[in-house]
Amino acid sequence: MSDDQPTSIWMRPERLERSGPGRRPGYSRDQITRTAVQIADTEGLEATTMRRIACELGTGAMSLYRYVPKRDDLFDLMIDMVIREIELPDQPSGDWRSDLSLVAHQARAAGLRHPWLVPLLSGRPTLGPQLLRVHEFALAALDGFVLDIDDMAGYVGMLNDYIHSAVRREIGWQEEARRTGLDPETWKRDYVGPYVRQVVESGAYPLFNRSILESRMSHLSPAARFQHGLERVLNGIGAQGRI
Amino acid sequence: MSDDQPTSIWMRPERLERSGPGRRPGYSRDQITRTAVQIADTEGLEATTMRRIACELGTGAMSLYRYVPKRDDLFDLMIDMVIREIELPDQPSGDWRSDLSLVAHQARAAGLRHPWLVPLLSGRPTLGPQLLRVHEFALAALDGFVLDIDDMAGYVGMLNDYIHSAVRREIGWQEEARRTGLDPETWKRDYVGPYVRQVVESGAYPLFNRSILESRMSHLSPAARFQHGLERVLNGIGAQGRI
DNA sequence: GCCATTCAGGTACCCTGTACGCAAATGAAA
DNA sequence: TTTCATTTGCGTACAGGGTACCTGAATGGC
Repeated sequence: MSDDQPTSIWMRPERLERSGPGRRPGYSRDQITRTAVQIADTEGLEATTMRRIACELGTGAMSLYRYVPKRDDLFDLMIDMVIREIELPDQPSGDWRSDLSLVAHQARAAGLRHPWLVPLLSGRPTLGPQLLRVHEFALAALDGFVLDIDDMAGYVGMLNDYIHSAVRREIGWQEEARRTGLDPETWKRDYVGPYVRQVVESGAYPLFNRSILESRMSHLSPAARFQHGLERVLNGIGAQGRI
Repeated sequence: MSDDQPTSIWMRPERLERSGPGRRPGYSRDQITRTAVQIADTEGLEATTMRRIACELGTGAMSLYRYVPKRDDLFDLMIDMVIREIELPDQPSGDWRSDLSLVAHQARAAGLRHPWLVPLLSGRPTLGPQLLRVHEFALAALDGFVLDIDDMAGYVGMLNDYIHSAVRREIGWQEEARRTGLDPETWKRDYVGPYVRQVVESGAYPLFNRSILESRMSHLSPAARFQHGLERVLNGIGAQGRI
């Protein structure tokens, strides 16, 4: 019996409540995933190696492969685990605008708590149960207001795109700073600062310059900026269609 | 003299037209980048290793480090090189809608020609000269129609987000299929197919089901789908603001 | 008690990026 | 022409990575 069929992790559930012969498992998929999330939160995704996770659990690297087929599958499990943190009511309220706002703010919070989430999520086409739950809620928020299912999916996609790129912008600098080992302030000044200054001073890109120099947005708090952009997206949804 | 100052690749130009003593360089940053792009196009980004590139050039891996400080910097150079393929007039036409459409279609074409581009681009906050050029053109397309610079940047960001996620959706399946070594059709049927079917048959996500089963969009060609979504974004820009 | 089954964990292989060092090449100076 | 500082080419080596495979221990059914 070939057990290494190449199929999604969601089709290969951990076999539980087995009562046949054999040694009892000492760990669990959930426990391994939780440990991986913890390491990724504190030390970054690139520190989340099989050896590191196993070491944290006090075991050997190869033991993990009894629970997870591949490392990439573990990433899918990690994504699913933290998306579980997005708290949504069972049914949308009927006010699509506040429902989608709730999704956006919850998703942003999760993305900021786990800086590896969005980069990982937008890099792989995963479809775990928790992502399906959030997706379904967002679709349901528009149900009744937007009639065409393709439009609904399109709007939810737009919202999703905004959340991802906004969170990435918020995280981007600090993450890159952590990767290069500098603190954010030093990184901003010594690493990218000189280049941006050179570009600005060259005067070759006047509108880019204005977006840097005259921006009022950039003086707002990150949360206020997010809200601002979110409203732009929601206005875009509300303005067209038959809402 | 410490030459390993941690600064952006764009601040560390290849020193050319040197006429001092020392051996003449046998390669060039441009040549190395071109080779890397070629490998990434045909074999994927994960095959684009320093050793592989050097082998293609008929040299040793360490020789490359005379031209490129780090591997990540080479990625930045690769991004810049293929974004150069995006052909735009010197000045926008005055019709912001067709100008932004041009940017979108050109960017999509580049993304499809180089399937590694978008995943790489949305994973790192890079700001090469070519990206600045395209960004400036998109801003200029809205100049005069949108007065507030923050709004201009916001709209351009929305467009950018759409292009990225649309291209990623187009590429996603075939890329993941290539990564797992299956052809796209097999992958769709054997890898993700069973899971989606299970989800659909469970009936747990009725609107997700509708978006799969009743979608008219999914029967369109990829190009037509892209156009459809693009118009949604442009409508969003046009509907609000004072255009 | 026997035995098929299952897990823990070590070893090993091949791959990666890249720090380091030395030999060869080169143009300027002596 | 000889010398020499300088720069490149490239082999070696190291610290890590994912994971295939194997051995020994544990476990429940017969």
